[in-house]
Amino acid sequence: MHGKRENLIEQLNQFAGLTMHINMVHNMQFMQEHDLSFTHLNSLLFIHRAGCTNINCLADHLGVTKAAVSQMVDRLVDSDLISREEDPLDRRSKLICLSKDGEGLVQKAFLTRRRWVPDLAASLTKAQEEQACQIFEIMNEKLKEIQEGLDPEISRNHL
Amino acid sequence: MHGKRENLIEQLNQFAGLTMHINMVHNMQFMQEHDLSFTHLNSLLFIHRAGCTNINCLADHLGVTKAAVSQMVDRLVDSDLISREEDPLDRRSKLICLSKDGEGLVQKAFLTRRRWVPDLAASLTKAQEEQACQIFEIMNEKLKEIQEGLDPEISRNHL
DNA sequence: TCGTATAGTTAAGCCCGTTTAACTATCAAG
DNA sequence: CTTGATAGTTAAACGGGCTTAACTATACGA
Repeated sequence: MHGKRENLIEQLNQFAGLTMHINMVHNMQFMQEHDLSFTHLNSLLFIHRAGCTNINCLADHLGVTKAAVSQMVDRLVDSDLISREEDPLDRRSKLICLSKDGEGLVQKAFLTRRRWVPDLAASLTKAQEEQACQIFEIMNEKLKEIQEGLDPEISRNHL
Repeated sequence: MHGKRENLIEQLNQFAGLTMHINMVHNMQFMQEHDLSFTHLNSLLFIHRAGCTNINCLADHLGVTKAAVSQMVDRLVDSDLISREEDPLDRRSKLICLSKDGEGLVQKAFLTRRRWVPDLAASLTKAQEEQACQIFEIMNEKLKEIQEGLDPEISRNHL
């Protein structure tokens, strides 16, 4: 046989595909419920990851002009989801952060996963449960590494 | 200790969160490269899952009016990503299918996962590899179940 | 066969998100 | 202090994507 490796890759790929689909459907619902566009949700999640960002970073991340972001930020500030204030370290720059409401919304978005993850965990036997813990611990570390290289705007900003 | 179960749920949740984020970033890139909106990508993926659909189903799935879909379909047909033809079984209805190009595009979208999934698999030992195969096999079955209930438009259409 | 329900299209109009271009304010280097 | 780069804003204009409303064409039940 040509190794378990290929089989594992297949399984993992399928797993990723399925979870991604479920997530997409949930996100769609979430966006409609809260009257958010994909760009809005994307921005809120980005700001959440960054902790705090500025117009330039966000523009890079979204792949649009600063002008576009400036205007979008207007709207998100109007809806009380984010705050925009002068950066004391560089008064040209604005600090964009999640407001209390915005943070709450992001947390609520994360909560949608809690609807199906426990079901998944429940499908394993006690013995597998233990193995799975170890395995996911390792893979999560790896995923974090992969993720590091994925938000260059954030790391660049924190130099 | 209060059981491995909670720990597993935590790990799984983190895993889902990380993969989702990676996927989102890749999808964003993909959409920009191919000049697709979120709705477009969403529609193509939906049609792919359904095999073939019609205006009504797609409208239900996207949560917009039939008129909107009819117009979006115009554009996707113009770009040669999908085909629209009369349903021989009900001549009021149109069959919306992926074209060769559209199918290729969807496959290309799936391929983005192939960039990081092998890395993930490589982070496990031989022993864990085997365990992981079993575990993912089980969880994938469960995920398929969960997914079943997630595209009501598709099942409804195939009654 | 008539009436009604269903599938989809078309047109008018609206708003959102985008771009470009011109602008202000601040910083940093010489 | 001046010069040039950088951060962001504003305004005008455009297109996409959405809605509503009116329409055509087909199906189906009484």
